[in-house]
Amino acid sequence: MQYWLFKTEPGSYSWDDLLEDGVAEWDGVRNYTARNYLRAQVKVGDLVLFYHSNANPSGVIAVARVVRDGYPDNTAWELDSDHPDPRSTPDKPLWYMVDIEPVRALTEPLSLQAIKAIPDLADMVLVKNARLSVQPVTRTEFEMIVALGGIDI
DNA sequence: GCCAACGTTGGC
DNA sequence: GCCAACGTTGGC
Repeated sequence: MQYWLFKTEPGSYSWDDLLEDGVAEWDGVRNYTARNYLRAQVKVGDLVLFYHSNANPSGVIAVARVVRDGYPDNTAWELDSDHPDPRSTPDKPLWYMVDIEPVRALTEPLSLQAIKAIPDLADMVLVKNARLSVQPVTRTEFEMIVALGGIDI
């Protein structure tokens, strides 16, 4: 069992959207580091901190669960999609995605500001590399954030 | 909207 | 392979 943090701008795909959809294809990731995680390391059953970026405030707002291992992101070769990349083809896919489902919202969303104020969370990738949109989280970090968020998983 | 930090591209 | 120029992300 591994733990991750996925970022999304609520204006493009929010936690409410995931609740409505039930399952989401986490498509559109166009960064090689994030792609490598999605392709090989993010696995069914892993738990995901659901993070809203470019929000008021930005922060972790919920927990989701991976329900499908990495597979090619078909939106890359659909040229009318939101994230086309003609370098990626069905024969040689360049980008990957996983599927996730909602688990539970935090009763107390944990803002980035709050996270940065907690010394034990200072080593989070979120704090050290603000831009990575799929990132590993340690079990300790995950459990701390979930507890601060007021829920039991 | 600004801008710092990070990623990517492409000339050499 | 280096690195300058450009593009993107995301906090504020």
